[in-house]
Amino acid sequence: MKTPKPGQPVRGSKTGQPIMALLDLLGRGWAMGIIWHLHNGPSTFRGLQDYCESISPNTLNTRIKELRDCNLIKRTMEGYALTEYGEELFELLQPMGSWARYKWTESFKNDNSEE
Amino acid sequence: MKTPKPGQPVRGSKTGQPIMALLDLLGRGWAMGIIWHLHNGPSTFRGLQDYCESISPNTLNTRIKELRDCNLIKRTMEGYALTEYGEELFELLQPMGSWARYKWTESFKNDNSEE
DNA sequence: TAGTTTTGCTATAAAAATAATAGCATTGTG
DNA sequence: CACAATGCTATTATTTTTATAGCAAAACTA
Repeated sequence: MKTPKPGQPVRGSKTGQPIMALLDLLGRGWAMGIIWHLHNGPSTFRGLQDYCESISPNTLNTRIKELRDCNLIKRTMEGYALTEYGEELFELLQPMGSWARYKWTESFKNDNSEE
Repeated sequence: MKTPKPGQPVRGSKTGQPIMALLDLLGRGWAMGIIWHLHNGPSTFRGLQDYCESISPNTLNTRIKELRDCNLIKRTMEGYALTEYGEELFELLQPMGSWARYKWTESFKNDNSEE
């Protein structure tokens, strides 16, 4: 799949509106998970693989390439790590953590369709 | 694919950590795009289809089911619309719009690998 | 009230993405 | 030098997603 970048056609926007490029990028399997994990510090390829539990090396590799091409992660001597842009994006993602935990979860209470 | 809910096994977390369930849910094609679009007001099935440009009705339909099961969107007489939880989530997503536009896009300047 | 649209969606088949698994070349270590 | 860890590639099987057609029900319209 083509790496979505602002200004170029992406899913949801033929003109490549930046937000649409970003949503396209982050809307791919594991992309946000990788960013989330890397905030805890650099991680090796295999470290990421373990973290993601069921990701295949192919997918991890393409995801890494995309995120690198989009300036969100980079290689360091300690493994893959967030770039300054990646850190900024994480800051925007972070609030979703407590929202999910404290608010969203509540919405499932007295919800019988547990399956 | 099974709808990811907090407390149940999801991609990235066997115990169903809420944030992981959320990232799993939002990390599926078009999920965030649908939420983003619905913030402009209710939209019909076909309206969403047009907005997403290249989504197939099958995918749109499963995505809608998932988002409804997760209490983020609902059906109204004017079409599909965000729930109060959906609105809350949108508020968290919104800052990504300007970040993408004003900061992320900058990171691509003097980047010759335009392809 | 008999057409015509619009809407929400299903069916089917093809294409694309992802997973599962094995394994290899390189680097570092004892 | 043996040995383990790392960053992948290759291959095949599964799962998702697209693409396209089309239908039944509801909502106009003449």
